Amino acid sequence: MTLFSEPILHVALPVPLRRLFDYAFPAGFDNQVDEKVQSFSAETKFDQLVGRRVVVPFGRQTLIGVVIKADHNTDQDLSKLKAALEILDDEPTINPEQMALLEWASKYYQHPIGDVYSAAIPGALRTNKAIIDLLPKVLVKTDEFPARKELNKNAKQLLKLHDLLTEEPSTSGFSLSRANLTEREVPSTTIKKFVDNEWAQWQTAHTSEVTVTEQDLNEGLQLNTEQALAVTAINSAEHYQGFLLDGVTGSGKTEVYLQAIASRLLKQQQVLVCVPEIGLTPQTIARFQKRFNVPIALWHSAMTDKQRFETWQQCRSGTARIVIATRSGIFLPFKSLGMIIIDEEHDASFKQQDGFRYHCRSMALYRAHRLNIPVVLGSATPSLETLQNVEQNKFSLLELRQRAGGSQLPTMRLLDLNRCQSQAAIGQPLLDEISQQLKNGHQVMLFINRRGFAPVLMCEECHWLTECSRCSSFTTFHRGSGLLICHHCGFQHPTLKQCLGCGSTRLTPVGVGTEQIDLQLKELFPNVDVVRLDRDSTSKKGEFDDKLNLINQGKPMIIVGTQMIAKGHHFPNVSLVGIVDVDGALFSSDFRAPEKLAQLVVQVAGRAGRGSIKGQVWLQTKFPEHPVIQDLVNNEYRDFAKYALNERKMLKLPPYSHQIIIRAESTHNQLGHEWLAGLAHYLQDYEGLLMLGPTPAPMTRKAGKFRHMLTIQSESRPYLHKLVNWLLENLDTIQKDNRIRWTVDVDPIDVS
DNA sequence: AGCACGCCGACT
DNA sequence: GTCGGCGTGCTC
Repeated sequence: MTLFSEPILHVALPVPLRRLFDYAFPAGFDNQVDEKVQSFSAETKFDQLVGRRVVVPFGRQTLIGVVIKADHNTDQDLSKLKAALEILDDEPTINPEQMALLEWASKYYQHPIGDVYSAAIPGALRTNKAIIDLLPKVLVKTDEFPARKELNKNAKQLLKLHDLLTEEPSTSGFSLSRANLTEREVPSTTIKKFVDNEWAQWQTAHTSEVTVTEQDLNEGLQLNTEQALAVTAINSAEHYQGFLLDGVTGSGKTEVYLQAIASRLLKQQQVLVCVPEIGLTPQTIARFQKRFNVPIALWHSAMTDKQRFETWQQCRSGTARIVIATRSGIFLPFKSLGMIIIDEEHDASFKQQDGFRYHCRSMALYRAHRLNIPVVLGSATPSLETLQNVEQNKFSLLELRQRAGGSQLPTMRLLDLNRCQSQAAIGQPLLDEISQQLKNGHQVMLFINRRGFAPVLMCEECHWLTECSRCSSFTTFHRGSGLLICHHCGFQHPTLKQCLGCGSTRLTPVGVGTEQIDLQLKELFPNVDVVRLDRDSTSKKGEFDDKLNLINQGKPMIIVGTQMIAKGHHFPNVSLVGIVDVDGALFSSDFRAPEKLAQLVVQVAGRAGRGSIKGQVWLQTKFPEHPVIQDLVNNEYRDFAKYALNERKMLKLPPYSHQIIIRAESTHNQLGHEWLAGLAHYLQDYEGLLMLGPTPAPMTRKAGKFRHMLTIQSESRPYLHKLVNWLLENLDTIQKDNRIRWTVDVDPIDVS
């Protein structure tokens, strides 16, 4: 037995462990493998194994992993080495370009390699099913296919299938999949007869690359000068280049995307369009389909494993020319990717907030750089990170300042809550304006960033507050359901009649939430509909759509909601938008809160009064002089951004510094804190590193576990990464403690 | 992450 | 007497 016939497989497994696992070659592999591999020399044969899925024994379970490397070496005791059970597929599941992306991501995000690989494997392939068995089958003629006249001329169904098979595939362009045959009402007995007689057989449908011609592209809209300049700039990028397409609402960003896409399609390249979770609406898809007569595939979480497998396959074979995807689409295997677009690039949903905490935008930049293709980030309210990249000339700025169709910006109004009476947390002048707008037959939209009736119930005698028995947070009072709900861990119990501190029955709601405002507005405006849109009121199936339909009828009404209504919906009859509480964002512990507020304000301003109505946006505040408020009311987003960037620069906050959070979870109260303090101690003497914490996480106790976090900050990213990388690689020698579960968050966005 | 082993409280 | 709680350890 020669050595080369038994390589050692280094396998990435879907477990949160920061290493590969080595396996011996599966017995009888040569019988399973395709001829192509057999004909290669030893070294090439090893390479052919890379990227393939393998079934391996792991402890007491059987897992599907991916071969990262095949060679003769292992650090493992040969006696402990187990053999892989099977090598799936006669081709790699992960291609070399993806492997480079995943390896980079694993290092950059300090996340276990197997978990990272998992993100790139569609659900359908996380089982031990072979790719070939999952591919759709089509019915095709065999050599035994009879002439038509040989069939009984009364056998209608047989003749019908005969005709279909005769047409196929040259003339009709459709394939005779089982679904298509069912649709054409071909009985299964008829199909069986053809198969049994060997007149026809089921064959795997190998999707092939699609060629795009001018005829496949429908004519675009007339571009204005700015749009034309943007399209020209993007189209002339033959290498890696980052673009920020900074376009105010209604400036025609999408048209720029479409024309840039058209140009890539004609170069026979594929285009990936990443959109926020909320952005993948039927209207968006329809706009692409109307314009391009090419296969467009979708990728998002609401799809079934089967649908996602299909997109994955079409992407890989080159059938799909455009893929519209949410964040995890960045892992798809493309045959000839020519451009990546990140629409609404500032949107927080591009960052995964649990497990493998990657940012789709960062991954897109790396991938585009490596593929040497352009990447376009589009937004009306770019993230400060992206604006800094523009400032440092890493991205080219493409501005769209003109609004199409003459729609005008709404009037911004500041309401000083110090100087007026208020009801239902709404100042009297705003209440008056609401009445006026309703009288004029328009709709009013109010934003409150808090769900529930009130954030908390307070005892009027001893000032005790209702708190969650599992977390360190307060429970939100929901009057409709009579429940106290912890919005952090989801724990809920019936509302209290008595204070648990002193027994008093005088429990009062403190603060406002959507539910409370909803109720109070119903009392204040008994003659109009008040519709509430948030996660609580729209959890039932169809309820959300029903409410949208009601709003879209355009009758005068008040719409109360969280950010949920700011994105992706267009309500033509809304003339007045009120942001009930902007102060929370000004004094938040999250330094990104003002940025998020500014983005929200611009977003809702784009919603108020489109069409013929001149809209108004009201901001309620107790701090009217605050520079952020002043910029939002009097100036534009870019003025706010300039102010905010300058402030971040002075405070050495991101993007002028870089952060990595290490979170520790344990069942013992102080253990996580001590453990993190130990890490901080190791790093504290390094110059240019700043240790923030360890602090209890905003939710110290979540579902029975204690959580703490340590933020490590540095102005030099390479330095920060180098040190944290070293720290994590040597954790076992520094301070091993199996009672601690820890995770890393590189470039954190949400500090919760 | 799973999964099992192991040692302490309330049950047929 | 055991069922099962979750604390701890291990996975090539």
